[in-house]
Parts: sequence; C-alpha cells; structure tokens
Amino acid sequence: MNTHDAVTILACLAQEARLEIFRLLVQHSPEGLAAGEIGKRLNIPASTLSFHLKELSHAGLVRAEQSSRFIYYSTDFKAINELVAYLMENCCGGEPGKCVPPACNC
Amino acid sequence: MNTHDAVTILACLAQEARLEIFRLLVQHSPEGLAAGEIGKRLNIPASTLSFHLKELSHAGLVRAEQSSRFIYYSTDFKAINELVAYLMENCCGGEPGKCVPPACNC
DNA sequence: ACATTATTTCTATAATTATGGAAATATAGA
DNA sequence: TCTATATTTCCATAATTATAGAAATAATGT
Repeated sequence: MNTHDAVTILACLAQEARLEIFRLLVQHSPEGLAAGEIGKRLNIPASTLSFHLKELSHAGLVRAEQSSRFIYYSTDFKAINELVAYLMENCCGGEPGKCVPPACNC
Repeated sequence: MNTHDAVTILACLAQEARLEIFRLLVQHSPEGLAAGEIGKRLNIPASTLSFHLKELSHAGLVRAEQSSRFIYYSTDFKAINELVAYLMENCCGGEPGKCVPPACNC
C-alpha cells in the first residue's frame, strides 16, 4: 500500500452511491449480489450503477463474477484491510498490540 | 455515523496532501505537531496547508490546540474508528467476533 | 435467427475541488 | 509601538468527477 493506492480506495468510497454499494455488499458477504439487484435495492439507474461498480472494481474493493446472464459483485476485504493498516501505520510511536487489527477476517 | 458523515471523512482523506498530513499526525500521536512543522516536513505551502488542515478539522479527523504562537494539530481517533466500524457494519451477516475492532485504542 | 433481459460504453452537461500568491490577522518579545 | 514569526482568508484559475439517456454488447431461451 502506498499513498496513491490509498487515495484511490478512499476516493472510491468517498461517494454516496459507491459507499452504499460497498456497505450493501459487506452485509451480503461473501456471496455478493447481482448488479441488477444492487440497482433495485439502492434505486440507481443501470448506467450510473455500472459506472460506480467499475470504479469499485478498479480500486480493488469489489470483485465481479459472471454467472449466466448475471454478474455477481462481492466485497474484496484485502483492500480495505490494507487501507486501515496503512492509515494506522506506526500509530502512537509504533507501540505494538494497540493498533491495526484487520477490519474483517472474512 | 451516517452516509453523509462517512463520505465527508473519506473525501477528506482521499487527497494526497491530507492523507500524508493525517498519517504524519498518527505517527506523532498523541502529542501532535505544529502547523509550520507539518508544512516543513511535507513541503506544503502555508496557505495550501491551512486549507487542508481546516478540511481535516471539519471532518473531525484532527484536533487543533493553540499554544502561544503555534497551533498544534493532533489525530482524533474517534472519527476514524467510527468510520471503520460503519464500513464493516453487519459484515458477513453480523457474525460476532470476526469484524470491526477499533483501528486504534490510543 | 429472433426476442428478452442484463450490463456496459459513449457522450454532454453540471458540479465540486485543489492550488498557491497576496493580503490580512494573531501572538509575543524588544 | 515596532518587528518578526505563525497561520489564515481571499481569490481566480485549473482540473477532476458525477449524472443519466441513448446506443451498443452479451447471454440465454424459443
């Protein structure tokens, strides 16, 4: 993780629609949801949703898997865990055991 | 924590200069650093630095404390801990014990 | 091949945000 | 009060990003 990657991830989540998509997928881990189902639940037009899902994929926050005509999107926890660790790096002088546990062990 | 607050915090950190300021302050918790010292270390012009420090303060990510002519900025871990918890809310069906430890106990 | 459903790409418009110099404000010591 | 140092506010310019309709692409069943 470096500054550039961290900014990419943070910028990706710093948008209402994408943040809600991400949280919805966190709550439906590890199976994920089809794109259309996400759009229905969050009331996002298909083209807008597609744009945001691509951003989330590029940032490494979600994974896409095709299954017949549906594309299932699911959370990729690696990026978010690394981001939290990066933000807290050497926290408080690097005293061990206090900081930087992973956000999720899923 | 709600979507709006989370987006504010994420957008605040989704900027190279602010991310570096935040990380520098994390590494100098809990004492903090004077504004001028931050600018010197990260090579950021005073007016630009002031703009970014204000954004970080508004988002609740840092605290400012005046001490004679210096203003010491330090990390406020409350916002970042709440943000991580919000992102991971009901992770994996809400199975307890796996997710959402605080990012830092400082 | 055709029709249906799912998703993406293209496109123009609108809105937001970062930058840093110059001037203003604040604090403290001589 | 004068001077030096620290920080902020103001401002115009530049750059980035979100939106959603229309058209294009993809997959499946008839």
